[in-house]
Amino acid sequence: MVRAPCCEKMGLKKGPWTHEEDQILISYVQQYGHGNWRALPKLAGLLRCGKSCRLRWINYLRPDVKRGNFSKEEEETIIKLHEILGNRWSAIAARLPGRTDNEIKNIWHTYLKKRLKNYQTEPKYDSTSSNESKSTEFDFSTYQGIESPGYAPVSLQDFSSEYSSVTNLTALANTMVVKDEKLEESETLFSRIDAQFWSDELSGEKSNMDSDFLGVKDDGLQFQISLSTIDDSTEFWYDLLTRAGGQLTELLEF
DNA sequence: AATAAAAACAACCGCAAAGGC
DNA sequence: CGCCTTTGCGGTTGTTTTTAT
Repeated sequence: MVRAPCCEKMGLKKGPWTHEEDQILISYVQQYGHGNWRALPKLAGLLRCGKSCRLRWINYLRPDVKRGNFSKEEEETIIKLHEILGNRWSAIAARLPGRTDNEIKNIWHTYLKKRLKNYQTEPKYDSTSSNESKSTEFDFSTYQGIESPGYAPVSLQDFSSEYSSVTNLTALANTMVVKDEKLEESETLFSRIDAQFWSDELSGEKSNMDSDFLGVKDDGLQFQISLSTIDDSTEFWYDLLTRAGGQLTELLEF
């Protein structure tokens, strides 16, 4: 037996919101807030389910929602964050003030995915060189402090020195290992990076993206990072990961 | 100008996580 | 601890708008 949709079975309205409904929702939330979405429509006098009200508010009516076209910078940021975070739209949206996960998801499916596909058919780095130059090997010589493929120690500062826009990137543990193994699960590296830089599960402090924060990984290692902007750090990791070309499996501190 | 196709956008649905009791 | 409710997320679908023929 197929379960009837929640709204229909209650005789609630579905589909596009009218201006009147918007006004009712806005004035109600402004006056009373939205403590309980399920109860809200009844209290506000809307023939909608709470889920629908929440979505309408989050994606459209919220005062801090930025409407209009995405800037080039925003598009680039989405592409790079998607490379790192995958389809975690809310996580991506959290790094783009005023943009919603739904909006980002839409623009990804309708535009950026195609753009990226075209982009990937061309050499990603050094467009002046031949097509064969896009190696799948990780070029260890690219980074200072890496002596050879394998277990080559390299400091985070060494990584960041190539990126002047990344300010004060300091690892308290000071040393990293780049482990050279075949990439079995592409998510392995990304999840580690994510855990270090993006996850709220860090036991350290991360008040906002402009501030220093101190992270403590589950193995007890501490590290301190100062990010000038989200774009800078994204650029840094995006570049590093892309250059890894599928060969870099782990980034470990020790 | 009409209409079909494609693109863009808004909204819905199911599921899982979180929170309260 | 387990159950129930609520919330949030991501996938998907439906509707509207734009573009091409």
